[in-house]
Amino acid sequence: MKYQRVRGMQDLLPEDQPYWAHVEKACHDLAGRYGFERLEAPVLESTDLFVRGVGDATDIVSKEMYSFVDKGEDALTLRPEFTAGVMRAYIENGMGSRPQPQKLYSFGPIFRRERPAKGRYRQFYQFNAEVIGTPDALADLEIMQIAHGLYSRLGFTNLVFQLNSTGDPECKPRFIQALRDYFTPLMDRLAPLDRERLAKNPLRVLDTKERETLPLLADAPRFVDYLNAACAEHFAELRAYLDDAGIRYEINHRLVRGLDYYTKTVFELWGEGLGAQGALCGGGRYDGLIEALGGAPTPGVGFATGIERIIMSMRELGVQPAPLPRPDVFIAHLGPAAKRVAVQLAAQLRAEGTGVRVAFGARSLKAQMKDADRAGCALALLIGDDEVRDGTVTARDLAHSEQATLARADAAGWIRAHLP
RNA sequence: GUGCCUAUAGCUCAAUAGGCGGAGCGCCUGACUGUGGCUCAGGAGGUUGUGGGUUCAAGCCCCACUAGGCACCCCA
Repeated sequence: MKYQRVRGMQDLLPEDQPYWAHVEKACHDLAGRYGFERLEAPVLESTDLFVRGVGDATDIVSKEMYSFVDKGEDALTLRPEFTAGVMRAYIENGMGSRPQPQKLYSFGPIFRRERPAKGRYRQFYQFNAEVIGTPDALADLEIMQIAHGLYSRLGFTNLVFQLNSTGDPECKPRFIQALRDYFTPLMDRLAPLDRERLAKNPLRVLDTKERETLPLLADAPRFVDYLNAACAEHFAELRAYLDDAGIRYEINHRLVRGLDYYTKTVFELWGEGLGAQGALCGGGRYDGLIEALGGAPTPGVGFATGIERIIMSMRELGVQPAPLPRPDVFIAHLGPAAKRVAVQLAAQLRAEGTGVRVAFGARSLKAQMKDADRAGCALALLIGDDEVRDGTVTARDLAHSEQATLARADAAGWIRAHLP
């Protein structure tokens, strides 16, 4: 085959669309219900925005970005996540002067140049929601609520968030130091990979999968014990809200997230049928991000969920989306004169709002009826020499195998009466 | 980016020990000259992912590349 999909990209075929339409609609509906407004930033941003916003030590920035230099001038990158671009838009459009907080959501493609696997694509879609401009733990709750609401609406049960707090610039360094102090004497019992992590990014040792390291984690310092008063209070407040809302969560002391900008709240939720890529959604608070990007000090909290992973999980769990609307009426014709009448009748019915499919070519009536059936049309109109001569149409109800010949002007009324 | 596995018709898969590539579904046509679903019959559709190599002979063995899957890394 000469041309094939670019690695890690996928075609969304007609049979996939009911799932997409269903999930997308749920996202828009829910966002609206919570008072989120849509903001769509461009797919392309300056490379530097992500380097600063996401962090140059992160995997996303250090090895997963689609970056290029445009005509030898601008260093550009296909967005590897939503938040940095949304924050840029918030700052650039002066949205800090609008009523705070701003509740914004986005839906669109994200690009990461990773090795593809089940549930992992190089172009994938995310639904993203952010509450910008308030430190209130209620904002954290709403972000988790909208995620929870989305999944339960889509048919997921047994939803349990993994929750942790990663402190702020004041207490986070103290915790990292405590981790170093704990693991350094145990260095020779750590897996080689974790020795590297301890040096480069000690938090990462916490979510290791290395067998040798796992037993050492039991007595490792826990972030919750190192939170300062403000962070501890925020965390307690959020937990109280979650309890009141009946949203289930587990405190996961090993949950640390990959992006540099997280402060205080971090959470994830896991799905079924995703292979090793279990995360259905992830999010957290990022109180220092906007300032780091050149805006006024502004707190924020948000989450993102992967649409492909939702759909994969839905399929795994046997959740069926509603079928997409299809044309109700099929028009079959026999002979050139009849075909011209059919085209006119189709135009007229479509103008009135009826979905109509007209047979192409000049095939046998049998073949045309077969097409009508396979297209899922409930009703068929037949026009042949007799109907052209008499100004009539033969109308057939495919589901009930009943038909009648009527004046062409009565076709619309007959259709209305026979639609399922 | 690393390791392992895989690649045959549009789809799901067969092909004994290297020896003329098949089936089911789907598609087209007919049985039924103006009537769908069910049934029956016939037909189209392949450079066996791509490029090399070994051999009298390669879908099958060897190498590279491409793509997918699984596990890492990490994440949605």
